[in-house]
Amino acid sequence: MIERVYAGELSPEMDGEEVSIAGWVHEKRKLGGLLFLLIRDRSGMVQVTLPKKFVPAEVFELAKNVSKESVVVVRGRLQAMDKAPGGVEVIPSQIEVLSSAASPLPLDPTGKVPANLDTRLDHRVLDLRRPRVAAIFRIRARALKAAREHLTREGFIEVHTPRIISTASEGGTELFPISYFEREAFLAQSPQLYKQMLMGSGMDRVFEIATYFRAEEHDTIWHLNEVTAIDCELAFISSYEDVLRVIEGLIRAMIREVREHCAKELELLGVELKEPPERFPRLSYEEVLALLEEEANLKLPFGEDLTTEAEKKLGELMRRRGHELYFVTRFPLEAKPFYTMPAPDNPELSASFDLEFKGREIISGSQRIHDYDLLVQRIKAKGLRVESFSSYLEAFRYGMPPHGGFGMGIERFLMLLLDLPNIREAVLFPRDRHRLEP
RNA sequence: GCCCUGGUGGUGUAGCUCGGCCCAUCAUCCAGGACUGUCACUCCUGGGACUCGGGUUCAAAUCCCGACCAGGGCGCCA
Repeated sequence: MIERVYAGELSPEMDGEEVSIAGWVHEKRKLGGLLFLLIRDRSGMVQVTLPKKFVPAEVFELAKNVSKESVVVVRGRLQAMDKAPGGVEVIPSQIEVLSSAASPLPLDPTGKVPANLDTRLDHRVLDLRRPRVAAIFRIRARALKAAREHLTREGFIEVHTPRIISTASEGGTELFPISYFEREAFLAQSPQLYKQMLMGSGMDRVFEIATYFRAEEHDTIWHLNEVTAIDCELAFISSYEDVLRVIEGLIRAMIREVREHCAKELELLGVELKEPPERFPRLSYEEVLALLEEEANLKLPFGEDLTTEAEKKLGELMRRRGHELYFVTRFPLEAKPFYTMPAPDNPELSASFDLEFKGREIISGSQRIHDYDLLVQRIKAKGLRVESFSSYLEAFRYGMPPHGGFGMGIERFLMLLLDLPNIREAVLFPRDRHRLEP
């Protein structure tokens, strides 16, 4: 490894020490006999100061001519200096250019000139050099680490199910066809059916951090064609209420971790995170319809899923009551996929739920049907072909415990958590209707 | 799938309503020069653009048509 310290590790107490720093030339300011370079690495920035009279002539020339965003290693003496940003500066004895950046840059990493999201995504590597952008992905990593640790502590086993599948897992959403040797196959739209099959295996509790592929031609700030989700499934539940408790614990663990370990990143993004309550409110679908009619003058027909307008209005009503996170439960059975358990007290309704965050759906889940005959009946009722589900159905013939679970969109969670204006901000290299590169 | 909006230097923009005063504005950027405490350094000189094709007109960045590209809303959903 090239020996170096991070900019963030330098402090005025190290005055006089010889140091090496490595990073990108963020900015360059020439004042005749005095030259400043700002060097950026993943920890932050440090100023390199070159007084013409006190540094070697060839070092001064090199620094004067190095292009912005070139990668350099700077060796020199660290000096405490009030006038320098961060209170320290490096007086170099040697500068090595490891990689010279071409010019002009397609994007300005200092952010002085704004760029459209589309331009930024076209040049995502340069975009990610902006500390504000990088902060999103540090938070993402931290939130996922917390999710893994929390679920593992709660007895969940992390699994990986196939991304290549032979047929539709749920019907509904469009699938991407791929060529699988002499056959046609598809990219998985969700791990749903495999998670359930594992409930028959005796694993009891599983989770997967899974990629979903959806071939829908949606074109919004809220949809992607490749998304990542935290998928959980747990067996021997008494009702979907057991699943809701897992979700509350998970969300709380993720937010707590980010609050505790990402203060700097949150500050860069200008976000203040509130500690979520231990229990999130539960509103049934029927209560939501009544509430919207009474308080938002919005009448929805029974039987359909909530419209985007209804969701947003509900979010506004709940915000005024002090709630950002809440469950909507007991959706009409017909609006839900075939594997959804009917409500025990009303065959029109289902044992299902969504978690809403600031007026948007980030989690969808339910208790699942574990009875073979009922499952077959529901597949037929949805107009699907029972034969396509034979390997899935087999898991229900030889002992399947009651179970339920959910899927949580990570990008959606991050978008709402950090108030990002577009879901693409929460993915390194997003895939949408038009974008396949980079 | 349906609907709406937009495309001007590398980047972000002004100009378009009401065609001519536009061999196109400003900032950043790039090149050269002056400057020893900058921190969006400052100042001087120079460089760089009307998405493409067709039409209307004496005259098109500006009006019309088409294509391509992009942004957004709805539906669907994570």
